[in-house]
Amino acid sequence: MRMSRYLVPTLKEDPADAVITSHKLMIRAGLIRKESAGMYIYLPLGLRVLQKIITIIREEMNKSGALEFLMPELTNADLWKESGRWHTMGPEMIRIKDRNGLEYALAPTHEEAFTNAIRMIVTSYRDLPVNAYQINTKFRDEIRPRFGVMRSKEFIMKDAYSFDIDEVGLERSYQTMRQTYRNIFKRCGLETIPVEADTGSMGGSDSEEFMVASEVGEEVLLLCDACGYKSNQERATCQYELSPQNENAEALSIVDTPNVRTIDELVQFFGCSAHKFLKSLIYLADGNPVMAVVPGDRDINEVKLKNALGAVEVALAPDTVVEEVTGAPVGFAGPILREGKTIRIIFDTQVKHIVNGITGANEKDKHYKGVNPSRDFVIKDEADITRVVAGDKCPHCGYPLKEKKGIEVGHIFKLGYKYTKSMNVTVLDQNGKAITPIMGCYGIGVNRTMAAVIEQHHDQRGIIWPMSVAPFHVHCVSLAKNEAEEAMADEVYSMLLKAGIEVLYDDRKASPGFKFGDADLIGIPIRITLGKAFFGDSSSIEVKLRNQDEKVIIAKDSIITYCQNLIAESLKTLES
RNA sequence: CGGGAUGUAGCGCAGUCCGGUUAGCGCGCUUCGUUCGGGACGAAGAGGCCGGGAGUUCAAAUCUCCCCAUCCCGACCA
Repeated sequence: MRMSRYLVPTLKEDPADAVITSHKLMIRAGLIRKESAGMYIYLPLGLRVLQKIITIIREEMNKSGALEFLMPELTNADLWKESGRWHTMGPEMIRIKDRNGLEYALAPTHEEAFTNAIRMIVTSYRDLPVNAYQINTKFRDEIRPRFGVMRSKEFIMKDAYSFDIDEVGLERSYQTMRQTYRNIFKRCGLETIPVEADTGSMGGSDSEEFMVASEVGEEVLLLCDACGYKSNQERATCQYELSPQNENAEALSIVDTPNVRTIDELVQFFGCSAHKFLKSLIYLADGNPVMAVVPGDRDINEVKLKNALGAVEVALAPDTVVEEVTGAPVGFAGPILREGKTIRIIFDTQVKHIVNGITGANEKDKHYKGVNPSRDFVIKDEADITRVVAGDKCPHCGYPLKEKKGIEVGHIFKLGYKYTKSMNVTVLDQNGKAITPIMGCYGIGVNRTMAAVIEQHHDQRGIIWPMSVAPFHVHCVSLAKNEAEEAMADEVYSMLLKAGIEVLYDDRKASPGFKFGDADLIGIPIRITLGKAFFGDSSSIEVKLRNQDEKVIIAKDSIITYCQNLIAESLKTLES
């Protein structure tokens, strides 16, 4: 492609509204432009990268035996009502009506659509297993679109749904995808950390997320250097035992604690350590008030809490609700309820070990001390609901865990029967008996993968594309000063084209520094320069790799094979 | 949803507090000339309903009110 005929609007300055590197570089290198918040235009150069990633995904998915579909974006409300998600998806799902008042959703995900498709087509156990996928747009009305294409309202996802006759089959499909995902990200030049994960609103059991370590990641990972345990914080567990407390149980008593509310203030006031307190928070779980109680030195993990309660959504209750259910202002809640008050209470599994604890008395400016579980209140509901943080002990080996931030680029998990049951999918087994298939679900954020590659591969000057996803393989910079030299450069460009090499040819009338600057910014892996030496004797062509400083001189007759070898070698490295 | 910040030429910004000729600067863009292996120089140009609306005033980019958009932070306190 001749740059003089292409549109690559590079910028010297960072755009004012970009804060993370990949976002800045994508705009500066002329890959994307913002259309409005959370919506981006892919320019020709950016689209090529997106298509390279899509091709890798498609090749690897096909290799795994998955079948490509294309589903409607406009999905009938009836499908969502059948699964029950029309009501549970919330405002994240964009809903619209047609002229007749029929309701639709712009698909935020396609479980229902694929389940329905398979239900229409598949009738026998002989048709299974099937892993059906598509590479298509998703719409999500995000609370806050952020960081360019990293979190946007409209994005491209590869989503796959496997259907098996039983759990053994599902395990096989799941493992195939585990390997396929590793292959895909490796080929994209991405180093990912697979972690244990929560299954989220899709529902399900086994689950693995593919994370790209990055300071700008929105997920927190907990990693064990000793045994290799890796988990999303949402799901992470740890060895946490309150040390045995050899104390005799004291009598329960009430203490005046004027304006002492937070754990820090309580620690000051009582002069004892934080784990003595029974931190009691009031949540609304799907609208119903629930009290969650954890040791004072721990925070609550709302995802674990939500799962333990079997709720769709949990959020801290507003002050008015707290006052209503506890009978006291915020800051004085505790599991020893006042006469006449009832509320569901869920305890962290460590709470029962607290001896002579302290907790709110459900009365303004009063706390209980000498609190002893079982004696002073009954523990009915119990679950691990605390948040694991750096320094906590690995659940497997006890070694201190460390924290890292990560960008989630892919997620695979076992869905189970949630959709096949609610949507009534059956096939006949060998005995002619109807059985319900079991599902798995596998997603990759394509645009986010592109941004993550840049986060992982750049320097001060710009992007450094891995060969596999680079918009072009070779960037040919011509420094021709007259028509004769232009003709010589054109000839090299034609040679490269004829050899089938993807080449971006900078034939613009601009200064060398300007062209080199653009080449570094755009980040195509191989740069060949046609300069003084070449125009002098026509045999020496300078070759420089974007990820190295050294330059080599190659004779014109061997430039094709030289480039072809470089390309083949680096593609091979990424595939192995 | 709450808090904060910002909207002035394609991009990055100054000017706004303290109202007053024709609204500036850098980059980019157009034309000509010279340069040209690390973002060249000169000359001449084009390009603005100062986010929108309503008000105050002789006079508004500038003051007041309302709206809209964009970006950041928080959705963590018992």
